[in-house]
Amino acid sequence: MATAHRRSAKKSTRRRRALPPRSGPVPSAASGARKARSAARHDAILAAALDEFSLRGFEAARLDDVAKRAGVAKGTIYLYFRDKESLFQELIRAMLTPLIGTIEALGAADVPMHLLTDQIVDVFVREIYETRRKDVIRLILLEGRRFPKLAEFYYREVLSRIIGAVRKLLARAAARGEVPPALVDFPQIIAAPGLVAIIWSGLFERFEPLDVRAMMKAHVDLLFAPRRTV
Amino acid sequence: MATAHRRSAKKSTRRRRALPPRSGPVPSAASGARKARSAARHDAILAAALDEFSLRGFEAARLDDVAKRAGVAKGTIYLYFRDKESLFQELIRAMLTPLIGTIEALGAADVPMHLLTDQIVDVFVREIYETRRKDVIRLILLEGRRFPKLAEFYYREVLSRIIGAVRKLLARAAARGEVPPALVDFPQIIAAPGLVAIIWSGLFERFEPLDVRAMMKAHVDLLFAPRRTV
DNA sequence: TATAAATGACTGACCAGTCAGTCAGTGTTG
DNA sequence: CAACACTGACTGACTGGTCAGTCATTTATA
Repeated sequence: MATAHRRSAKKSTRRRRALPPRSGPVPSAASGARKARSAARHDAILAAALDEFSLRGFEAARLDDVAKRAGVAKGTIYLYFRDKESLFQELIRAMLTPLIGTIEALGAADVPMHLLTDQIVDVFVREIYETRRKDVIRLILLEGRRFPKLAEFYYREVLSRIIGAVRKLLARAAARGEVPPALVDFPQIIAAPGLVAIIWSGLFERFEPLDVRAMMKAHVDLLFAPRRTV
Repeated sequence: MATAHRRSAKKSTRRRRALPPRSGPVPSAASGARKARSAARHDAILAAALDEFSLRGFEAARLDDVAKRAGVAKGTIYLYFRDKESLFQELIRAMLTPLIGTIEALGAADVPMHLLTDQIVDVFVREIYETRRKDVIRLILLEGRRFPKLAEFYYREVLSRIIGAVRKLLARAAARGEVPPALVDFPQIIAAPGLVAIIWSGLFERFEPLDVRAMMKAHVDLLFAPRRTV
C-alpha cells in the first residue's frame, strides 16, 4: 500500500556548518535586477509551500513537490530557507504580519456598536475568509500543537491584539449600555462563528454549504439586538 | 544497503521477556478469560493510540510508540487492526458512537428553551469537553481533510444529527416566540463557542485560560435573552 | 572570466508493515 | 498428577520504500 512515511522535524544532530546562511542569499551589493529576481523566487517558494502545506499538512507535504510547484530545484529552497520548519514558520509570519496593522486600526476606531458590527464581519470576510489567510489560520490550528513557538507567535502577535482591541470596543459599548457586560469577558464569542466557518469550509462544505457572511451577520445581530433587560 | 545490522550476531538469543504472566486476568473460564484479555489489549491499544495521535497528529505518530505505551509489541497492533489508518478510524468511531444516543434523546425532549439551554451546555461540557472526546473531535477537525471518509462519517453520524435535533428544537421555540427565527437557519452558531473552546484548550490555554462553561452559558444567555423586537 | 546562483543525484535516517520464531496455557495420555 | 504435544497470541528484528537535507557540478550574471 502507498505507505507514506514522514520524518519528524527533528534536530539534525550531525553536520556542523560553521557559517551557514542567514535568510536570503545575496551577500551584498547586488544589482536591483538580482534582488528582484531573488525576491520573486522567495515569494514563489512561499506560495508553493502554502499550497502544499494546506493540501497535506506539515508532515506530509514534500519539499520535492514544493520545489516543483515553485518551478525551482529542491536545493534552491535551501538557499532561501534554513529547513522545512523555517519555511513553514516564515510562511505563517509573512501571511499574518500585514494583518496586525489592520487589527490595531480597528481597535482605534470609536464608532457606535451597530456600525462596528458590520465592520468586524466585513474585515473578517475580506481579509481572512476570502483570502489565503483562511488556509494559514487553518494551518496554525492544525499544526499549532506541534509548534508551540508558532502558537505563541500567533497568540502574541495576532490573537491577543484582536482580543484586546475587541475587548476595548466592547467595554466602551457596554459603558454606553449598547452591549451586555457579559460579552466583555468573552470576546471569543464574537469570533466563534468565523472559526466555525473556517473549519466547516474545509470539512463539510460538500455536504452542506454555509453562507459565512450571512451567518456572521445573524450572529452579531443576535448579540447586539436591543434587549428588554440588560 | 540496509545491511547496517545494528543487530550483529544473533548471539545471546532472545532477551528475557518482561513477565506478562504475573498480573491479572488469570485462568478459570477458559475462553471467557481469553476474550476478556483480548478485549483489554484491544482497548489498551486504542487508548495508547488516542494519546499518541492527540500528541503528534496522525502522520507524525509512530506505531512503535503506540505499542510501547500500550505495553505490547508492534506486531500485536496488527493482530487487532489492519493498518495505521484503520486504527485511527476505529478509534474515532469507538469514541463517538456512544454519543449518538445521547444526541437523539436531546432532540426528542420538548422542554421550554430556557431550560434547554442549560441542558445543551451541560451535555457538551460533561460528554465532550471534560472527556477524551474533546481530543477525538479535535483530531477530526485537524485530520478530516486528509480522511474524507472520516469527515463524512462524522458529518453523517454525528454532526448532521446534532444539527437536525437542535434545528427542530429551535423551530419549535421560534414558533412560540422564544427564539429569533434567524437562529433556525444557523444552528452552528449555538455550538460555535464549544468549538472555540476545544481549539483554544489545545493551543492557547497556557497563555490565557478559558472558562468554557461560563463562556457557553454567557453565549446562550445572550442568544436567548428576552428581546424588545423579534 | 570570476563569482554567485541554481541544480538534482545522492545519502542516511526513519518508519509502516511483515513474518519466522517463541512460549504460556490448554488438552491428552498413561 | 506428571509428561508430553499442540496451538495461536505475541514478539521484535528486518525489509522496502520514502524523503529531508547535502554538495559536486553546471549555468547564469556582472
